[in-house]
Amino acid sequence: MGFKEEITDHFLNGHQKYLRNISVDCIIFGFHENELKVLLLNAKYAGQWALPGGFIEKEEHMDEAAKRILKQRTGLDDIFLQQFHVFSTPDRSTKKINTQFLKTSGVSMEGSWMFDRFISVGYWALVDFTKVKPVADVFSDACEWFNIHTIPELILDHNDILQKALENLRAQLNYHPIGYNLLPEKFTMPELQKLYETILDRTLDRRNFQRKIFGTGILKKLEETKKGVAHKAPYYHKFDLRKYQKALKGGMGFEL
Amino acid sequence: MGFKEEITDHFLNGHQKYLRNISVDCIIFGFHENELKVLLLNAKYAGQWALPGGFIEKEEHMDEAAKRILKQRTGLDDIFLQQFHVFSTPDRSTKKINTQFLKTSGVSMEGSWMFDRFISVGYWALVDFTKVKPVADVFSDACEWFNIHTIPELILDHNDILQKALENLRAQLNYHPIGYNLLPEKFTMPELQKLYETILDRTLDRRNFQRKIFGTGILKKLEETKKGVAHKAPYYHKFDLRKYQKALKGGMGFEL
DNA sequence: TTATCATTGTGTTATGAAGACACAATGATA
DNA sequence: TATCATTGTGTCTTCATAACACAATGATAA
Repeated sequence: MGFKEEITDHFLNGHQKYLRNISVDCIIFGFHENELKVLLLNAKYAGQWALPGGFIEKEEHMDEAAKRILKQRTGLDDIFLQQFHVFSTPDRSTKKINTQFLKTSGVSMEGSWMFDRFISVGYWALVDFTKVKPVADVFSDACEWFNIHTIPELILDHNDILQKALENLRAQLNYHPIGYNLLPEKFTMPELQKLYETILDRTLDRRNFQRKIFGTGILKKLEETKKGVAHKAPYYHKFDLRKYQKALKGGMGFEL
Repeated sequence: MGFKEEITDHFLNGHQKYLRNISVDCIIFGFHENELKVLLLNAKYAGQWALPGGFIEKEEHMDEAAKRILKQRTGLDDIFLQQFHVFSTPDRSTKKINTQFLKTSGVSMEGSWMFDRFISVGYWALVDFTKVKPVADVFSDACEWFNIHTIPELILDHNDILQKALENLRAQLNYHPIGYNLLPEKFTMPELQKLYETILDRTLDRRNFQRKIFGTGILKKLEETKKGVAHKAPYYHKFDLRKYQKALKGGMGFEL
């Protein structure tokens, strides 16, 4: 099936495969070079960036739909994800930009389920940046990481969704294994601290941070030090997942 | 329009008025006689109790839909409500019980949008028990308060939804004006403490509780004492909403 | 009229967590 | 070999929380 046929089929018959009026949007967080990043798609139809998203199959759990979408964009299974909010303003419709997209694709069409209003469920996901291979979808030209502080204007209400996702991530910081999912297996203490500082958007005292983290017992210090760095080489650490999970049960107490 | 016609119209044409595949369920919390209570409907179609719920109109914000549903059940405007989770297991369909309901109502029908799978968005609401006049809907015989500790078996996954609502209410306790919305304008300190104890499901020290609450400055002590009680009469208090809102910004710090 | 008693109202102390802060150790680079 | 940015660690102070006891109140019972 060629591109044009694929598009046409999706617009004409997609509603037989997917639930109507409801979609999923994903905020995929990664951490790289001491910066919090988000994976965005460049939407052909709008010439604008957008959050990766998709629809829920008729017999599919919504969480599974989110997982499927994430797998398609990142190549990863077993992604940590969290439903966080539903976005439902009545004007959430891509009719205008979809019509434009179809026109430029040389497809003409009267009505389509894709022109309807969509209520969207937001999920945020935490991934190991180094393991992701970004893949664009059929509606997009590009799939790239953006620093959380330099996000361009996105389609529809996607900037709002992203903002809300970030707020929710902050609020959930003490109750989910954020570090475990965002960092590679081995990492240094300064890296972990920088992760917390970036998400909380404030600085933390190095000594108090270390004392608190070690106090929870969630870290194992390795003998190995980081190589190829100027100045004193920091030790690598890894998570003791068992103790991490346990500590999270009661909340870990990093205040906003 | 008679009952039978109303039902038939809803099943045949409701999808022209409402979004498909998506519904709203509400957990309406009230506090009375030192007990946390929830408003439930007795579903004619199942002979079982259920959460009040409804659908979203084509051009309606989902929050508005929830407000409309709440107004219909309680008679109240300006209800404090909070979206908390989306429930999306693929087997969320009332086809079976709806078919049974139609049969006993003497209506026969082949297909209907109401037989489809529904993804449901959960909202919890806080109301002043004394102001609510429970009203059943067209599918129900009764609308009554239940003590949170003696909830019967509900239809579908409504027990799970209720459980999750309660968990979320607990987690949000320090960030929303729970007391302000659940208690009448004037209330005593022991009543407020009991509210917190009920929601948190644990006892609190009377002296520490009072010190902490007064420390936030959210209460104004009135000169009036409660009448007609045995033993020492407690003073009434009311909230200083301005300071309450302010205090909530940073969280109020009642730990679970 | 007086005593009883459950309940409200309040103050002190002890404990532990969090915040502020300084200096020695390391190891690549100059 | 000296420099220097960065890592690694300990102490003191401050504040919030938890534990705890006794006096005041006022309806009820004797």
